[in-house]
Amino acid sequence: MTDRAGSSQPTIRDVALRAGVSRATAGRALAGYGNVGEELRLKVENASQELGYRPNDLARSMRENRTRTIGVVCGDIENPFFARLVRGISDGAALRDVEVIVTNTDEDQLREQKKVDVLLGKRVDGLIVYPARGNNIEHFHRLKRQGVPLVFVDHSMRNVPADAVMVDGARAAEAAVDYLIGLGHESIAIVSEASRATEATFLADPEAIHDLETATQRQSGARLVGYLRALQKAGIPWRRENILSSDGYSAERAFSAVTKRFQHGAPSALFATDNVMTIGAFRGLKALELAIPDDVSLLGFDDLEWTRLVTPPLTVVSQPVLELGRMAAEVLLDRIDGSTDAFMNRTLPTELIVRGSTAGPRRSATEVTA
Amino acid sequence: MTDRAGSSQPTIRDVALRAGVSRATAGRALAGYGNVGEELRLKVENASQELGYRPNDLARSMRENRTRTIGVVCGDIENPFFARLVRGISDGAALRDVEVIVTNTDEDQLREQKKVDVLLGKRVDGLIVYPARGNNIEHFHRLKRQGVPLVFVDHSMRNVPADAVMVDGARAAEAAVDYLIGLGHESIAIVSEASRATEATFLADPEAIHDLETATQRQSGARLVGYLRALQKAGIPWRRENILSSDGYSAERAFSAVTKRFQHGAPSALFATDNVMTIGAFRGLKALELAIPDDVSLLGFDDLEWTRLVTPPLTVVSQPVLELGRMAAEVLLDRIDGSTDAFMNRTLPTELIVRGSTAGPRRSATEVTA
DNA sequence: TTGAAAGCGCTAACAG
DNA sequence: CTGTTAGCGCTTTCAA
Repeated sequence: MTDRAGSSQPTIRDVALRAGVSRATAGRALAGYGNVGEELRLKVENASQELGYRPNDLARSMRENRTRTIGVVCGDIENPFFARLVRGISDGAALRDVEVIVTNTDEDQLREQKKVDVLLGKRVDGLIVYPARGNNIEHFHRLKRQGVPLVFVDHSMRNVPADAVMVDGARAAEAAVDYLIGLGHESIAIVSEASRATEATFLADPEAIHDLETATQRQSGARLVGYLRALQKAGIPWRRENILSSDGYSAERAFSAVTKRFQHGAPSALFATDNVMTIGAFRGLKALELAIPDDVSLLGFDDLEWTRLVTPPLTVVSQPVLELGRMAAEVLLDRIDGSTDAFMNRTLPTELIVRGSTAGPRRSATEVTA
Repeated sequence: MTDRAGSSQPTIRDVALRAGVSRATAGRALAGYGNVGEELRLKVENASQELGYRPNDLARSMRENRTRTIGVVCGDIENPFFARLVRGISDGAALRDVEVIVTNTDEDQLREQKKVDVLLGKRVDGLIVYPARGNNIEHFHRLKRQGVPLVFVDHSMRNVPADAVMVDGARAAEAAVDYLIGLGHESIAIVSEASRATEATFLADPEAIHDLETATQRQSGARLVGYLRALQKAGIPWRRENILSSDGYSAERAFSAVTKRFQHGAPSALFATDNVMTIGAFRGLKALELAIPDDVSLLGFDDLEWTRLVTPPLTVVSQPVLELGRMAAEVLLDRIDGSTDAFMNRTLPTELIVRGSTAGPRRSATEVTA
């Protein structure tokens, strides 16, 4: 036995030795490039089998300057939105024999920068990033400078030229609120994660809706814009107290915002702008012992299974999350393979799924401001 | 400018050139090994900054024979159980500066083998595997032979010496069913993913509960055993029609199994053995328009948020899933760092969380077998 | 303290 | 068709 120490994995050298050929021949036989005589090829294959040889992708990657691995920087894999997104990305990558390294930022931009760095060190072939809130884009520019393809998902980043795959949040929200208005609602509250900053911008100059829209690429902002647009179209004045900001991203915060709101009168409908906000809003209404949709309608976001399990089942905006992930992977891999098309925002359609949590307002919107 | 072509990422050579030192010195200065004069060190650091240099981990990995990356082979990251598990693993790995490659098997052993191979090719430092159903363990043995640490999670694999981190499913199920029996239930159905094979083994020799327990390491099997144990203790004979097998892993299948069961009389309580089965069971009861817990009690598995959102909120067995993941990572990283302790099954405690979906049977279990 | 050179495992260019 | 050799970027002897 001329095999090496045992604990380590066999290399092509070991295979070559055992087959009695040169490393080059062994390589050719196994990786299938160049020509090898049938006899030797067989010998090599046997040796490889016997040793349980697997080519070392590190070495290969180093030569070929590609790792067949992409990095995903998401908020929190535990959030069903990201879980599904990552599944989509995984599937898209698997189709092209590419693996996926997943990292979480918990929506913190500092962590995001670090993760991007780490993945760069690992020489991933490209990155799919759900960008955290923040203004720092230096790390993205570094990526571009070094020629590492980058695809944003769910929303894009101002001033970073890159592809993006997302949903038209403004349009989705607008359609949702249109629907509520069509039902007869006039006092509609939005529960969103929009930051204080976005909110402030808007409150300072409410007429500048369109500007606001371009100012923020975030879904929370876009969805707020859609909400406002729908109201505006219908000639319903927006009201400050109907813009509920969770001010921090958690169902708990959304819950607080909702229950607090109802201490000062009651909107007849609630529109929640993502799955976490929807949980908070739903729990809020339950805690207040309000009947859905009799006392208040609830329109949620993301067609997760639980929204069909609760009573009543929720009317929601459904996003094609798996598809979002798959497409992000596809776009990224095309870039990696050298596509030079102009950068593009790909927008996937959402769908309003009407179930039991929305109905016309029962009382004629008697809002009492205590 | 002596920098290289631009599109590629800078190497230590580029840094060295720009700083006017040798590659070795640049390396020493940056990675902090060996000694470098203060002056040169500064020069090198500047050059590195200017170029946006990141050491190439592939090269480093090749030298050091470790990648600081582990592989996770899970069923389906979209399943909240796995999403949370992977989050736990990620957190555990992050604590020790290790990244995670995630792959899905969809519970298919062929895919599992392939994924293990791929990860081996990438030279991950170790693997955390949620083993798919099946008897093939060759790929695991190959891992062991090549000295790649392996930790099983959620259940272990017979005949594969390796660490495992899991929950005592039999005990958890036993406690759950104990509780139902304590409430006065006598006709308790279990909704599980236990395979036809397990079921057959058991049905062929129902007395061999203990053998069955050791025969299968799967949670579904273990939970079935716990269920049977509880019945036995209480002197309640098990009944074939109360063992509902989803025969395929999906909420849809569980749903069918449940609704079919109620065509031939009605058990007074249902025990579902994981989160997917719980969804199917819950939907089944709703479709049958049975009142929970008045007509039938439901005891689910996994304390996911939705179980608190539905009406009534579900009594569940809660598993420390995040902790499971964290510990799996820890155990694996200890192995990677050379721990030579005997292999061990670590068992984390579950907790029965009583909420509104369980109560004593209303009618005195008048089961009518049509 | 610094530099030169070898080597991790692979592939590719070049000889034979 | 097969073998020799060089080199991917890094770390680590070994000399100077």
